[in-house]
Amino acid sequence: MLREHNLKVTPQRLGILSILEDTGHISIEELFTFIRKDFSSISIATLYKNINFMLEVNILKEVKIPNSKSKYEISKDEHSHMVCRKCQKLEDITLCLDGVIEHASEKSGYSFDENALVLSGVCPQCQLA
Amino acid sequence: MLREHNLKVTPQRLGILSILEDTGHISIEELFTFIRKDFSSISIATLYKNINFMLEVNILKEVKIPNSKSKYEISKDEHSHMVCRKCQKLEDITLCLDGVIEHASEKSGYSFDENALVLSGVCPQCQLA
DNA sequence: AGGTAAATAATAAAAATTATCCTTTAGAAA
DNA sequence: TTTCTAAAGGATAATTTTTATTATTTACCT
Ligand SMILES: [Mn+2]
Ligand SMILES: [Mn+2]
Ligand SMILES: [Zn+2]
Ligand SMILES: [Zn+2]
Repeated sequence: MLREHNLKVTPQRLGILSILEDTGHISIEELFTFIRKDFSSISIATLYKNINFMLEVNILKEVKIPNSKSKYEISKDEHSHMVCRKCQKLEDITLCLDGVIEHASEKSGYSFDENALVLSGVCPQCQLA
Repeated sequence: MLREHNLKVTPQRLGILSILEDTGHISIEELFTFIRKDFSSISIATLYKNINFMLEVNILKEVKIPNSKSKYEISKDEHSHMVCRKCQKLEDITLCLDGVIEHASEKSGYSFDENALVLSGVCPQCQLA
């Protein structure tokens, strides 16, 4: 992935990507905490720079979540997100939005090529309590 | 609105709300620029505090937009947003998401009570150029 | 009109992000 | 392999964004 976008393959970058693979979605500060276990002297600037690079070339995606900090994920097929207001967990869900987007396009005249949907509620586990 | 939530009605707050009424959606920095025309000595801290107060009591809503800063709006009926990547304009659109949300709920077990959808693309005006 | 809790302004502090600059290194070329 | 160099990392400063503190002012209740 890195090579495809002319980014050098450094241990730090591999470490960042590895954590992203494991966690799925993670905030900057969490990521910094994790990465320091493997690279105790990594600079926070290095982390920010790399996140930004990878966002620019679309290796990563930022997920903006209502009432909390952004999380980052490795780009994959288009999908939406669900966030639990009790336990804060963030999960993927694949939905077909074609109909609504088509409708929105007709109604507004916009031509859309991206969408970001975050559904907020309570996850199954937290509903029990 | 303010009184309903036990917030004192101050000229500064009225000014902020008036700008929000006029602009529809606005970022913090834009809002600060505007409000200073009417209240040249207003403190940025006052602005942040008031925005946060009004968010807490749901007088305002924050709209998180991919690749740009959040904008704020006066709460109104549930609706989605469209952002033009050429001219950056942000517009409302009312869509029926009941179907997809119902489907998401069944598929995941979540119970949802809020959604945030932002569609990105090119607005009709910018398509001409 | 007077009293008081809440709001404002000014400012400091904290948190988040970016810039600078020197050192190190990945990867290409010899 | 070794050498070379642009790119990347680390340390740290600087900016930017947001929140906290505190003294002063004010909305609003009595
Ligand atoms: Mn995801
Ligand atoms: Mn809106
Ligand atoms: Zn939960
Ligand atoms: Zn446009």
